[in-house]
Amino acid sequence: MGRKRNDALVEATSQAIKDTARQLMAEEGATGLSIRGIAKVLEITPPAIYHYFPSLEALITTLITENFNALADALEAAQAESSAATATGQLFDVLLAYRRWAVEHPTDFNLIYGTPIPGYVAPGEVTVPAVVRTFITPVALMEQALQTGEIIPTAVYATIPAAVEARLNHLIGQGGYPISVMSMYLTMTLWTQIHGIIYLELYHHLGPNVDDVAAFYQQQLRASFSSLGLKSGLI
Amino acid sequence: MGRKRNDALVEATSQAIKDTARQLMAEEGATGLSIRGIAKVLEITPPAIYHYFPSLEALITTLITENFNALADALEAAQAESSAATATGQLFDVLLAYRRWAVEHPTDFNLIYGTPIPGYVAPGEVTVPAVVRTFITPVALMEQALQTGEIIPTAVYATIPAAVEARLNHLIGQGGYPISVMSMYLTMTLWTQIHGIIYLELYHHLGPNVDDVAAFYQQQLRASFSSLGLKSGLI
DNA sequence: TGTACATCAGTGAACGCGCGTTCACTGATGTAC
DNA sequence: TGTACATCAGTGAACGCGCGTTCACTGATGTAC
Repeated sequence: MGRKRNDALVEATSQAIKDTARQLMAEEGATGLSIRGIAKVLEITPPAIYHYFPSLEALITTLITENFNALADALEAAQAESSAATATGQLFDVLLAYRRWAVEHPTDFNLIYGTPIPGYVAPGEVTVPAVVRTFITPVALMEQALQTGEIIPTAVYATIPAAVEARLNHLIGQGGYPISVMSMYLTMTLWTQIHGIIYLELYHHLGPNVDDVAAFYQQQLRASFSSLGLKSGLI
Repeated sequence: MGRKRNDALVEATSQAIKDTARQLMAEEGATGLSIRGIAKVLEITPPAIYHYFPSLEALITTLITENFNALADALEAAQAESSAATATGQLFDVLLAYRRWAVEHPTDFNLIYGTPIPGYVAPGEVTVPAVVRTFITPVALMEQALQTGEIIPTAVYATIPAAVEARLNHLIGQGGYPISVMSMYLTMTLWTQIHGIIYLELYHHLGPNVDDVAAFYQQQLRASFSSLGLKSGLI
């Protein structure tokens, strides 16, 4: 008895709300996002949005989760499409894709890695699994590179600071993946180094100094690999 | 005729406004800053603030300039106080101070290097000279390290991407300092690498993974120096 | 020492604006009989 | 095929809030004579 929910329509409107939210964040920054702003663009009254999301916070959480997953998808796709024969070659392509995704989706990257939105706290149980996904691809490739001997850790990286090693071991235990501490540690190293360039580029501090950021990034990445202990001539 | 301006009082109130602004930004994020918020804390009416700053934008610009200068001061102090005998040793201490300043003044760092505030555009003629100051100390030390042969660029860094080199040469020409492209390039490399760690730490993405960020930072810094071409045993 | 008065720091009210969220509601829709 | 009606998507008004900025103003201050 009575009307059924039109799931397709609900899905479509829900998507329209998220799309508009992303568009507004691109124009005005993460803080520029508002229920009323979205409503105005969609030519709908603000309360209507509460049929799709219980609050502004819930909408933001959804966007964050989707962004982490989109980044993880991009990394997986990069590995799948990589023409490299070696694990390090594939890892190189994956990390190029990491920056590319950030540059092509600056607002989305900013939402997940940028200045926290005041008053908003991400619920860990929802977002953490999505974050983990973005790590799996590079860590697995690093593990492979260590096993095949493509990378043999240099002296500077051979010993991991005690507190750091303990923490990484704890994380590995939680994840349940058969990953060595060393591959976790080396991936974390690459991860921090690429974020330096990506953050500075996105916030307009690097481009003016370096002009061709893509070229700079590639060279820095090569240097990072080599400094970790990559056998020469592999990339 | 008439009353004279009480400069000391104006200066004191002006300082109180800036202090309160920083405090509010620390509590609510850069977007949480407001004229009315400051007025409330100082138990003053909002219009009173317009006696000291012509607009909210002007206040922000002042804070940004002061932050860059504070960072530059911290770096100069670190060099002055460094007990290291070599240029690379001093540079190491300066870069430790860089992170320390960021960690001790997260809000101030965020204001100058974080997500741009929507709608606010920094006037270059005021802020650029302050930014340049933060570069001078490390670049000069790198130049020295190259001249003394403490650092001899490794193969990966020996050739600078064409577009990057052109841009750096342009910057050197503008600055008027007798600096080689290579020292500019290597400093830029260190600069991006330390920012990766600093950004991630400040936005709470690194601590949970690495626990002892200070130790991680030190080791990464050593590795970076070594990868640039530091003669062994110098740090 | 006394007094007029220009100037200063700051007030109080108002402007028009946007915000998240609540509430009682309406009209279209599509199902069940 | 026709009709009653439960449910759905969405409306319109209102709540209390905070914002930057403007304006005409006041009362204290300290200088000049």
